[in-house]
Amino acid sequence: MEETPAHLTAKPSWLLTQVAVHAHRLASEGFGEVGARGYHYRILAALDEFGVASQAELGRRCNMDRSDVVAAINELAERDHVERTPDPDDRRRNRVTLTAAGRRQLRRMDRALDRVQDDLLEPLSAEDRQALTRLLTRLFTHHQGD
Amino acid sequence: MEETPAHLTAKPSWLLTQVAVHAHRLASEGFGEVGARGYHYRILAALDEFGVASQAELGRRCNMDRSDVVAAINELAERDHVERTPDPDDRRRNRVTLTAAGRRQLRRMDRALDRVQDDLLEPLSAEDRQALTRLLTRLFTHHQGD
DNA sequence: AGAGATCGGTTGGCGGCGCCAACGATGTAG
DNA sequence: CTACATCGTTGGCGCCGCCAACCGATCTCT
Repeated sequence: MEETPAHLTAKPSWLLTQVAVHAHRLASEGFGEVGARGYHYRILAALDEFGVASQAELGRRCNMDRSDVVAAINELAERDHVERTPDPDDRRRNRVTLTAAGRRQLRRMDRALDRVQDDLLEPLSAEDRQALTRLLTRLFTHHQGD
Repeated sequence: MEETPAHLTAKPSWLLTQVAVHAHRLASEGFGEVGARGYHYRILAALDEFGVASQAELGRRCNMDRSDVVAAINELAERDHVERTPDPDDRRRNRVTLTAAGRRQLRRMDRALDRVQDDLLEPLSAEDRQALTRLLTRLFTHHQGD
């Protein structure tokens, strides 16, 4: 394997994005096995955790654009993982509900994702994994809301 | 700002990809200011560091698909940042050369990228930055060549 | 020397993700 | 009542990663 330029490997942003690419590849494989993708997981997780929500709210929680929420919910509704009904209290909104099948799918995706963590972090000790998570969390929360 | 599901924030792969998204956004802004994108930087950096190379070699070094190398080099050649000439020793290959203008462009992108690191890692102390880089490097090298 | 595998460049296409502009319907504040 | 904001939806764009196919050149094996 040819060497990677030090110009690149010296930049944290490069390391970050490259490792993220790998994480994304692993996650996509796991999700693909159950016929889903990342956007579906985010929405199912948000619904499971906070209950019924409007699409706009889901977008804000999951860091997704409104238009992408529409597409994802179309796909989830097609598979009966989610139900979309008009909100009687505010006729602009849709009420999005998690179904039993959706909850089962979420469980499946969660298990797949747990395997991904193990694969991804394999070379790190438990303390190192914790340290990494701590550092990333600091960066994540700091840059929330840009 | 609505809360993000703990399902997500608990997974290192999620934190990683989200922070990477932010890093990517910052880098894109910086690159955009000089009319370039990530693929251009990778190739210029590889040429600067290892000298003349074939497109296939650049692809291997920079973790890029051969077809994407073609497109990036088309764009770089258009801007005279790179020169593409047939290799007399192996008529399948192209010899890709960094021009003076290309080297200047690389300098500009390097400066932009340095500012990105500062912005991205702002909440971390010098030791924390070092620790993060060390951990990411371990993950990066471990997953090299999948 | 010749047949077959491999390599390099090119074209064309696809999917995931992030994002933006615009529209119409609805809601809210003045 | 008017102005403004919000919500869902449609349609489009860019970046990045990747794949299949093709053709010419090169290498390998016999």
